[in-house]
This record gives sequence, structure tokens and C-alpha cells, in this order.
Amino acid sequence: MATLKDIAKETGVSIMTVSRALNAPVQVTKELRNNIIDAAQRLGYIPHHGARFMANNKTGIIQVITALKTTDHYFLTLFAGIADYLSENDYALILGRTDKMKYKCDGIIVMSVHIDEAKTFFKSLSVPCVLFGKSEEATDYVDINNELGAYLVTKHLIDLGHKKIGYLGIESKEHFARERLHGYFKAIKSHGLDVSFDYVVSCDNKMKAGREAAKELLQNCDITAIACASDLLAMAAIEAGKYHGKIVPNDLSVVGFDGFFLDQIAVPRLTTAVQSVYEIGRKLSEIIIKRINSPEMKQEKIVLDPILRFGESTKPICDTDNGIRYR
Amino acid sequence: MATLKDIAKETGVSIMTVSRALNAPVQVTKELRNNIIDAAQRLGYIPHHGARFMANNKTGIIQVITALKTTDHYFLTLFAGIADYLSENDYALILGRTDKMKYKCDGIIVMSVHIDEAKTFFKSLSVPCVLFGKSEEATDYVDINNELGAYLVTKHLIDLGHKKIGYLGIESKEHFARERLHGYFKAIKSHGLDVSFDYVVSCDNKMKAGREAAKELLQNCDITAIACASDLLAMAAIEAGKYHGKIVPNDLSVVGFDGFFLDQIAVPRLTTAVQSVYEIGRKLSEIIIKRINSPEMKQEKIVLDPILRFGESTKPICDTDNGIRYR
DNA sequence: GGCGTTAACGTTAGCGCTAACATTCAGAGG
DNA sequence: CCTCTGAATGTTAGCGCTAACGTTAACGCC
Repeated sequence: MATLKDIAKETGVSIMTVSRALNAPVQVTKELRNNIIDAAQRLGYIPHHGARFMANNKTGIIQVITALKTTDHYFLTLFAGIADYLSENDYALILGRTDKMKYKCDGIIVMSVHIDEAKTFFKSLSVPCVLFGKSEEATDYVDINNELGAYLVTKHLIDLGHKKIGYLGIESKEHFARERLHGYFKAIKSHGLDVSFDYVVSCDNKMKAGREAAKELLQNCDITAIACASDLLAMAAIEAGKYHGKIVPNDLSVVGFDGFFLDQIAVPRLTTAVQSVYEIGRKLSEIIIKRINSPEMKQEKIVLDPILRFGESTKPICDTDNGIRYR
Repeated sequence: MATLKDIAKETGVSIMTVSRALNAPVQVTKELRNNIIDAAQRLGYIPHHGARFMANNKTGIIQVITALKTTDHYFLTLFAGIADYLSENDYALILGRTDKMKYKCDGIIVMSVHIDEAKTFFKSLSVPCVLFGKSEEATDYVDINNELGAYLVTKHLIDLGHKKIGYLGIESKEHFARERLHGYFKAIKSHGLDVSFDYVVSCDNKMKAGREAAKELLQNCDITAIACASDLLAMAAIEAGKYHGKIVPNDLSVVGFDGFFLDQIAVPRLTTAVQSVYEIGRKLSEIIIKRINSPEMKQEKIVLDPILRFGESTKPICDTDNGIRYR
């Protein structure tokens, strides 16, 4: 493996000149520069980023912290965005868990961690840190506008004429679950519909749990639409509908939340609030690198708006007594 | 950030003694050792793996090479396995593409790359390399026994009494597509059933393409079961069945291939050939690290057998003229 | 007591690279 | 012609760590 030294020997100049020649915007005679670049190519030189980072008193490593070992597609997509961006910028990454933070690094990306846990975690840190989610602590973060997303899909149902709209939520203490519920309520309330907890159920974000919860919802109340806190739950709701003899979208409209992968697999394709998870991953990486390079940068608190994507899981309501309920 | 130097100063010993004390199995007085460990904790010492690797003439970085920027769940799960294992072993990782391999590293994991492309790629390498897939080149690899998997699910259909079994394959030049088709043929042939390309269609591994291809299959031949080259295609086949008025599993049996995530989401749950993708990722990492530490190790060529997992997408065939066709 | 032995520690050098300062030398200006 | 300037190159030191070898002193043994 060729190093700067080898190139220096080959071209008969000092190692420093080689370093300068290869790192563009410096003063080296054009001719010599070409010579050096030539030799570098010939010798198959590949820069040793680790050594470079060392010389600059850095590690070149970003740690990605998660609470759990997760093969969840959501976090994996986020992770893909992170990995891509970091690699494009010559940073290596390593995974960490909150319980054993024992790897020296230049910065930390925290995702999928309980906020309470994160709080105490942040305090123990001496390196820059960016969070996926919200926090009052003095950190950079990127988050989804969960409330807006839920509002949008619910409003879409309302726009289609639905008056009795159930909500199938995710059972979780995390803020996103609460925010999505708020978004649903906000849409309901602001359009003069009845706000009632009778229309709301929550469950694990799993197929089976979702199906049971949705069945219950359909059993207990006379709804024509269900807003779901995830695309997975929306798929579950579609199944539950079938169980009750209601075909989506004819007899029942369903909207999801997430908008990647599953919404396209669902039959019918889901109308959903799309968040660009991969891009969030990239954004998180971008911020941590910026923060590392300029620690005094003002705090970045980014909240990305989901957008409404139309599928085929929603339809205008068709009442037999049409014209009366509509105003 | 505390370094060995700081601890040395704090405890009044040499930096080397600190290094020894912290890296267990070495000769340091018990008392002094405890002293040093204590100081390390007090100062919040975290080892600088980059520096350690440098001293050992390594980089501490494994490069994961893919041909495409992929957010495919399959590769992300593989990637998760890789990332976890590497992190547990203090290796950082960086993504690379075949087109611009320009990061010095200790080893390379190649996945999701066309084998032809991989061949020329391997030749240009001077670091250890492990491949996900098969190769005649002299490299370590880990692969799935695709043929066995397809054989197992097809045989399962045959065991249930099905005689006319279609195959919905993935259109791809990669070996896995060919091998799975072979597995299907092998099962068909070895059980004395008719081998015919009329029963075989291939398409992109996408929901829509799968649905169309499966519709065509159901249109053109009188089959009672479909073996699919992926769980996604199996889901598509289920939909295509509905289109033709055939409900799975009553009127049509369907088996998939992959066995993670999607098989559980499908309705009905899929009978499928399960490959433990996450574990493959870990295995790849394990091998590359072993290879780095002992370059003379004999080549590892691991082929993992998928297992058959029963879902609810298959059923014994019920013929009206039962008892005649069965032998 | 002299000598070897070994456990316990210290010193030196170097991994590959760059920041910071030092040097050289050509050309400009008086 | 000499100084001055600055572009082009070289030298030194150090990032944090460890391998390899050096040193010390305690101990045992004939």
C-alpha cells in the first residue's frame, strides 16, 4: 500500500510537497504537481483518512446511537441515509448503544432512543450530537412534523365527506405518537366534527395487534374512515375492514402514515403522509459534520413537513341520504 | 478528552504502563493497575481506536461495497447485520461503490454487485475481501442455498398434492434467480411431474410487475399453486389470484422466498423459504475480520440453507376427482 | 557473593499524515 | 548590486497509541 512517502521517494521531492500537491488548492508548480499526481496513480495511492484525521486531532468517525438492535425498515432507511452521506464525506461510522458508549468519535447521531434516556445521555457527552426527534436540551435536531402529517391525511378524509373518522394510533410514549394523535384531533376539531375518544384506539405497531384494534374500532362505532398512525396499521385496518365485510375504499376509507415501501405494497395502494426518511438520515449527517467543523454554529432545529400522497385507499363518502349531511 | 498521557501524568507512571494496565492480560502490579483503571474512569478516558489501529498499521475500517444506492429492505437488513457485528468488534465502516473505490481500509465486504463487475473489481484489490454471493475467484464468500430453498417450497406444494405448479420468478441475470428456478425444476422433475416452461414466468421483483405476470400465468394455464421467487412476488400472486376469483389458500396455494418482514404482513401469512439475512451480514463481517487477522486462513465458502416456514398460504389440493390423481 | 532470571516498569521509534515554521531562490525595485 | 518579497519547497514536531527493546531491582541458586 503506497503512502505519501513512497510517492515522495518516487518523484524525488519531500513528503510535504506530495501532500500539498494531492490536496489541490496549494502552491505547487503545475509540472511537479502533474508529476506527483501521475506517480500517485501509478503506485495506486489511496489516502489514509485515519492518519489525516489523526493529524488534525480528529477520529473521522461518527457514532450512530440507537437504544435497540433494530432491523426495523424505518430505522434502516434512516440509517441508509446516514451511511450514504457520511461515506460521501469520508467519515466512517460505528454503531453504539446508550448503555455502553465507549468509542471515541467526532460526533454522535442519536436516533430511536427514548427522550428521557437521551437527556441524561446528552449530559455525559463531550462531543457534538444531533438528535432525530425533538428535545428541549441544547442540541441540534431533525424531526418530522407529525402533527401536520396526521392533520393532512385526516383533513383529506374530511374533504372527501367523511364525518365519522376513527383513529388507529400507535401505543407509545414517544412524542411522535402523541403528535400524530394531536394532528388527527386538530383536523377533526377545526372542521366542526365531533371529537371523541370513542373513535380512538391504540396498539402496537404490528400487523396482528393493528388488525385486532381496528376490528374493535369497527365493531364499536359506525365509522366510514380510519386514519392510521402508520402504513402498517393502515394495512391492518384494510384487513379488519374485510373481516367486517367492508371493502376499502368503497365501504371504508383508510389513510396511513410513513409513505415508503409499504404504502406501495398495500392493496389498494395507500393514501398516506409521506416523510422522506432517507433524506432525514442525510440531513442528520450533514448537520453533525457542519457542527464538527464549526462548533459555534447556531443550533439547527429542523422540522420536516410530510406531504400528502394519494393512493387508492380513500374515496368520497357515498351516503344513501346524500345531500342532507353535506353542508 | 483524556488520553493515555493524561492518565500517566495523573498516576505518575509512564504512558506505556497505562496502556498495558488498560489492556488486560499484561504484567502490571495489581495495585497499580487498579490505580490506573480508577484514574481512567475518573478522567473519562475513552480509547482512541483510530490511533491504536494506526500503531498496528491498520485502519480499523471495513468498506462495504454495493453497486447501487439501495434502500431495499433486503440489503438494509444485511447491512444491519454487518454494522452490528463490526461495531461490536470495534471496526468502523464506510460505504463504497465499485466505481470509486478510494478509501483505505483493512477489508472489504462486497454485496449487491454484479458478479462480472465483481471479478474485475477483485483483481484491483490489495486488501482482503468477502463476497455475498458466489464466485470462482479465490475469495471468501457467504451465500444462500437458493436451489434448496426453492426446492423446499416447491416440494411442500407437491407434498400437499399439487400437480400443476407455476413458477413466478425474478427477472435477473444474477445467479440467485437462476438457482431458484433450478430448485423449482428439480423438485418438479424429481417427483415425476411435468416440467414445462409454460408454467414459468419472470418479472421485476416489484408488486405491480408481479401482479401482471401472475395474472398472465393464471390466465394461460390451469395451475393450482404458484411458487414465487420472493415474498413480494408471492403477495403479488395472491392479488392476481383474487383478480381471477381464486382465494388463497382455498383455490390457490402460494409459496414465497425470503421470510422476513413481508411474509408476516401478507394476508394470508406466507409459507416461505426463510433465509436469515441479518445473520448473513454478521457472518460476512466475522469472516472479513478473521481474514484480516490471519491472512493465511483457508478460504471460507459458506452456503447457508434456508428453512421452510409454514404460513397459511398453502393448503392440500382438494380435487373433486380426489383419489384418482393421487398415487 | 556473583550470576542469571524474571517481573515490572520505562524509552524509543514509528504508524501516515498535516500544521507551523524554516529555507531557498528567482525576480522586482531602488 | 543589494535588499526585499513571496512563491515553492523542505524540516520539525506531533496527533494517540503500541511493538520492541532497555532498564531496574528483587529473588533464587550454586
